[in-house]
Amino acid sequence: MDYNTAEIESRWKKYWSENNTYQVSDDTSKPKYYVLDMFPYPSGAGLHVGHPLGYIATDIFSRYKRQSGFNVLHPMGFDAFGLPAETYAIQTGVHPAKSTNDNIKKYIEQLSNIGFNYDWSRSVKTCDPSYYKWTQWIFTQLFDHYYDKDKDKAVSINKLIQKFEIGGSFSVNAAHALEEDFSAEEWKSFSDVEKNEILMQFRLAYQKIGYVNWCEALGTVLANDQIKDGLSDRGGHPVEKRAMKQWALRITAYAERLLNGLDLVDWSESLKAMQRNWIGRSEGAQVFFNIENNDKKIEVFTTRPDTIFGATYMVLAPEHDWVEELTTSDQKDKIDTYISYVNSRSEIERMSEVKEVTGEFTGSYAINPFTNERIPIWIGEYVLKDYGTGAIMAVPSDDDRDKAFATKFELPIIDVVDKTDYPGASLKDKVGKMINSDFLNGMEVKEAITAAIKAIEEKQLGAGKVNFKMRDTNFSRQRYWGEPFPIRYNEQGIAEALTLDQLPLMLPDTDDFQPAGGGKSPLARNTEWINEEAGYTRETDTMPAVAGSSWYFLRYMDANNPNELASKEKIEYWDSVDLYVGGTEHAVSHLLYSRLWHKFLFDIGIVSSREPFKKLINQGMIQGVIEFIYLQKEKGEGGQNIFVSQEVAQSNPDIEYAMIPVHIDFISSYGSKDSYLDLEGLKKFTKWWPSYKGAKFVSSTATYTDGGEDVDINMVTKSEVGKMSKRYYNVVNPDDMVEQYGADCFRMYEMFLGPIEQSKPWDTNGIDGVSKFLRKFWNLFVSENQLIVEDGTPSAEEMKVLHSTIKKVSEDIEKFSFNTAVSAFMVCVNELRALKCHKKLVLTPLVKLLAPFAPFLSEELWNKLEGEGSIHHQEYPKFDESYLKEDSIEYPISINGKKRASAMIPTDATKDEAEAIALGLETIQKWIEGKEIRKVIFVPKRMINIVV
RNA sequence: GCCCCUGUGGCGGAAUUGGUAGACGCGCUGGAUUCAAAAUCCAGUUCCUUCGGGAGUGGGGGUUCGAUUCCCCCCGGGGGUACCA
Repeated sequence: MDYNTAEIESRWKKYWSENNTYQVSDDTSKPKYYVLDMFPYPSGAGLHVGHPLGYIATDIFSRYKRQSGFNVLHPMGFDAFGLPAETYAIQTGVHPAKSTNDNIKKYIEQLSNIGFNYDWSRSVKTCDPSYYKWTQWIFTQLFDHYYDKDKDKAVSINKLIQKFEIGGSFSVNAAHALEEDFSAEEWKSFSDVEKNEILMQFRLAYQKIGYVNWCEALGTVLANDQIKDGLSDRGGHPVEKRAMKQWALRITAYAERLLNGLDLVDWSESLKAMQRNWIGRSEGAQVFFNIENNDKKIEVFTTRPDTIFGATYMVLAPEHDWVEELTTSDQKDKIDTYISYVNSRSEIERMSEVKEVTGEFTGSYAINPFTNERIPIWIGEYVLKDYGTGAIMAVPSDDDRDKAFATKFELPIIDVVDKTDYPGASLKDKVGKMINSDFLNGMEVKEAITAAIKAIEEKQLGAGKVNFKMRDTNFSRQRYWGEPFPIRYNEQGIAEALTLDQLPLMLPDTDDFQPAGGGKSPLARNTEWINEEAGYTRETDTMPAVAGSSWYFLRYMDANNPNELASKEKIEYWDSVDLYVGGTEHAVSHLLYSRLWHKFLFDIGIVSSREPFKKLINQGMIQGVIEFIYLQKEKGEGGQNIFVSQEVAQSNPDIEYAMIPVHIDFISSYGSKDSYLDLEGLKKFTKWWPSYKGAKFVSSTATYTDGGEDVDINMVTKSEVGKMSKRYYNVVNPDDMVEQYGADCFRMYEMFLGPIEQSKPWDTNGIDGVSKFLRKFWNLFVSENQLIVEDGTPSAEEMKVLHSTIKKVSEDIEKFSFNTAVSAFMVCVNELRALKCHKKLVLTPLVKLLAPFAPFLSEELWNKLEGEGSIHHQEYPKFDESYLKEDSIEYPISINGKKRASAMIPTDATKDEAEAIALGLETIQKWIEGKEIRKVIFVPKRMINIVV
């Protein structure tokens, strides 16, 4: 009866699965609790030790909640559509469905090895037709709804058509992109194609021609967050802007609700800040400027309407629609030259040369509506086409960029804000007194903003307006491995949504995953599929991965329902996610889209909660240490590769080196600052990477040539903390850890590493401590193959140890402080060992207490104690305050805040009694000798401080 | 630049509403056991010290009887975001 992890784990894994120990019922008599992990993308590399960090935390928490009497839903599934599987298919010919399913199998096995309590009967995978049927259905609903601003919710598009028939577009207050209004009569006169185009400007899922980030190498459109520094995040390929017809979701219609909803949820401030930042609400005014000799009016958005008297020129984005019209004949050449210059510049250049000011004068003038001065209209790169209206009123006295522009092109500058009362304030700070501004003069900026908006509205020049930074991001991907859009086009090219009985629209099978060219997905070549029904063609783009992950948490509630995305009753019961744990990498896209879909499903009556995730914890990343060796760029004689150790490289700063990542298995003292490759490591390295055969290795003390004579050499490597990734050969696999130490140890060690939110590099330095703890725990029950648990009444001291542990552990779980909970278990075991306590009445509650942390060990011990059923259905112990009471407490006694002595003082002592004991102490007497006691502070159960 | 987080022994990290700084673990030192090693057990481990004590939670200042905790300024590390009008 030794503590044999492998044997115990395989036994109970089998038992749990055969007895459906973790199957969740929809037992509505119990209070529900929904604990969710962000489901993983099943990548070919498998799980690494970083993934389980959050999963272990939710596993502990869900087990704790179940034992505490809740009906707990804790499911797991797979975000199974996505680019990596398709890239892999192009490279190897293996169908994404096959590689994805293989990977999922591997993931499930790895997850089960760690002992997670998922109910696999509720699992989902986004690439399963029975799942994406509902992803497609939600999309059709988005397509069939528009956003009614009066009702502040999504409303059926049929209602919109009725309104158009009665009052044209004038009768509608909706989120839209319509350019010109129309009457009821005009509506009736429009052709079907025209009507459809207008409705597209209102639908929540709609098509638009937009500039997209096209990546030729990947053959697809990328989202903004898939691009880093102008290159694709994956692969680092160049990305260009290209005009394409794309599906988009009108997320901007929900901007205000997405922003306000953040006040309802218990998320970290930093995460909320990220979403607020992304939504980017700013208050200001929309103002129309008349153009000289033209009927058009330029619309601008400004957050500083107070500075309008200082607006001495205007700037349009170079891509603004009116640039051509506003350019006068004598400026045409210059404008054309400038525009072609702008077009020639890559995204990277534009971003890296932000400081440089460029622009050109169109030749036209606008009129400042407050000063009635003619002001020149320029175009300039610093004004962006897709923010605001793509045009600005420039106030060079109060904006850094306008100022730089005006200075360079010698445009007039009028000071309108006097900041002499605010010495440290920068130009953009909204403080100061208005000057040179007529009726605003003398007002403080904040006051002036309100007054200016009022004046703008009275003069009918515009209105106060709220602007959002957030854009409607596009929803089309030119890929195979995604959900097909449930859309078909009729002979006139009008898009129609498929009806529920036509869903799911299956992704056709193929063995050719190459993009079709011309920005089309591989589906575009499948003519049979495209033209499935006479007179109709199918949409060939597919949805982005974010589609399937936007609502998966609802499907878990009723995962196998063929008739609905989930039944009404089950959605009512499970309501929304009580606890959601996942990484920050999804802070914006996934969490924002999920919230959007949820709010939309709320509007159409599918869900009844306003926010999908009540509490959210961002687990930190477990990073890897990347070990590099320096390769001299210049090769030696005969093309010999020369590697040098860290100190040699650092003492030769003139020589250029390439950093070659080394597999961490070859490294000695891995993870420490002075990790190195010894002779054996070097031999493994050259064997593993044959192109470095015969290489020379130089350290500060020795030189070794591969294949030559053995030398005593230590090559110090460069260690960097970074991502754990296949590419850096630094992936640590949880399977190895589980095999070596056992799943319980692995779980508790990951929790013991530190706070769950914190990122930290993986190291196994402390794992022995946890392993020792588990063995000590086991030895409280078992010794020399005998169960040594005794009957008998525990002493007061033993009960105190038990109950203080129950208290500490429960409180720590409630506040997600798992590292301190593990530490409390260690303290407890140390104390019980010191007391030589083996009493059943102490140990039985302790097994239940440990069960969420170490499910295998505790199940085994529960079985040995002849407990009934599974430990994981036993009630969690509750602490009893009466065992924690003490007659007297050791008080620290300080003189002037500095601790000088301590004394046992009865718990119920009054201030005077305590003071008398403290002052009577010999050590204290010595300190206060010859000094006057000014004051004595007594904090019950805490401390005594004597002020002299 | 702006926003958010963060800074405590050799290391990972503890410290309720401000109340004994360094819990717990690793590592290290000494000892026991052993032919020896591993494992295990016991003791010690913030730094300085003339052994009285002194200093100490990134640095400087402040509030307080008392500050890792609250306030102000500065420095370092991490993340997000950006010609956003």
